[in-house]
Amino acid sequence: MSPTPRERARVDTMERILTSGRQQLAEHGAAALSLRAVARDLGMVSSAVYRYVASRDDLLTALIIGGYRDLAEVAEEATTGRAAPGRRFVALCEAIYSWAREHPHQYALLFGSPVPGYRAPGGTVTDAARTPAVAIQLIEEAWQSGELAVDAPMPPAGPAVRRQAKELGAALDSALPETVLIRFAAAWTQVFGVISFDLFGQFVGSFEPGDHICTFTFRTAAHTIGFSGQIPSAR
Amino acid sequence: MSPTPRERARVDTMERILTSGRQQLAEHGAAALSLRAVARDLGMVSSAVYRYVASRDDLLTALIIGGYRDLAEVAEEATTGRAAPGRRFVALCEAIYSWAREHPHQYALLFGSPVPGYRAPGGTVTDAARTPAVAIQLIEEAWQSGELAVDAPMPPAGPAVRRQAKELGAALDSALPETVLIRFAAAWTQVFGVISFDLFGQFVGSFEPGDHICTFTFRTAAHTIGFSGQIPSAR
DNA sequence: CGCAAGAGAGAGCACTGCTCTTGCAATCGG
DNA sequence: CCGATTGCAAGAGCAGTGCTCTCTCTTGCG
Repeated sequence: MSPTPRERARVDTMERILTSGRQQLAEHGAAALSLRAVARDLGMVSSAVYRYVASRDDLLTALIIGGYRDLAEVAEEATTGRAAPGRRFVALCEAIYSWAREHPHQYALLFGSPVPGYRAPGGTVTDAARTPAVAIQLIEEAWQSGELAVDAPMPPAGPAVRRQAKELGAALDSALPETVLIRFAAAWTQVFGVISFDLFGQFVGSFEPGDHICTFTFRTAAHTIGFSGQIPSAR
Repeated sequence: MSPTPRERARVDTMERILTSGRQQLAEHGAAALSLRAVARDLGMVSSAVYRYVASRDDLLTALIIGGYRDLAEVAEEATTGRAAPGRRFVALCEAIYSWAREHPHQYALLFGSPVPGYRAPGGTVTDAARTPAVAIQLIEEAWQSGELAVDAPMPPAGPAVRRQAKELGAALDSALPETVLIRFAAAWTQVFGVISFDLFGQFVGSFEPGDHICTFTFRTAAHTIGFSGQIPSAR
């Protein structure tokens, strides 16, 4: 049952390919990610890499999945502790933001324009869902302890989006009201919207540097969800 | 003073290059935009295109600027009329959303990950600023007629972001309070955040199709800004 | 031990961006 | 009006890319 040397070598080179690809991505971006460069970096010939990776896009999706895992771990780690859920939600946003600034190319790969034709939907979705799941967990905590402002004023939600929210709640096995899930979706897009704006240079000429408006927007998102009263004041 | 035939031919081929590039972009995306393909499309040899366009990135930035102009025109047209500013703001969001769905690759080029190294800052910024300027115009209208909920509860804004908002207000020659500009920034990122989420496939497995959550989020953004009471109910 | 499967090497095809040189045509100055 | 200058297009070519094919050598299993 112990792995043969060949198998060991295989997973080892596979790992080296992924590591090199990750490095290429971090340094030069997804557009410059080249299988030949990875091969050069590893001291092998380009055709040999195809024994491990079916195509360039294949490597890219592997890196995407790894990125989602990375981010999810950061998110899970950032929300440990006993602070109020609202504070932990803001901490989660800040952690995502920090990760994005430290790994801008990875972030762009995950949340920027899809690179090839479209996102590969395979195992990507489950890994991608981990990070929002952390946020929903916080909301659920706040709701169960009665800390969530469920009746905060909000625009009316149409029947279609209510149904989607209901189905999502069922799929997540969550007892949260649909309105809360809907508000969460709106707030969640806000969090990533402001991070993307900052990283992709949309704040040039206005709110620059963007970290202050990001901090404010994270609190606004928490407010939108209903974490009112627990939001830490800005530094 | 009349343009010589040579000059006419020059601007003509320049236009044809841009048109072909726009088409390439719309059909196959920015990654597949190829100067050689443009040359083939126009029946000329690739080196000849370099008489008109310095590089591939050069053509790309030209298309970016054109995209910003396109979007700005859509935005300006969508906000004509005498409806309440809040309603016109939502109409603006919907118009942006429609444009994005009709031109997903252009939208990705403008608001997705920056393609080459970084966004060319030259004349891009002024064109990019036109669309948010439309929104700010609406806010100003609402404010001047006292329709804006200036005292709506909001998270505290730190001194840094207040200063940025003050400078932005001065640059825009706007009399709006800083808090309103800050709230606008947070709401604006929300609008583009939800559109990007939808177009880039982040709603797969949750709020799919995304148009309903987009509609709701646009209203939430309007609510965040302070257009309360004027927001049209969902269909 | 022998033979099939795995792994790397190399050549090669079609494509890309971009540069350089060459030849032709239009424009302008005298 | 004619020669010189300038602008434009074409072609070849370089370096790089993704990907496929064949060939060779090693590994490991029966």
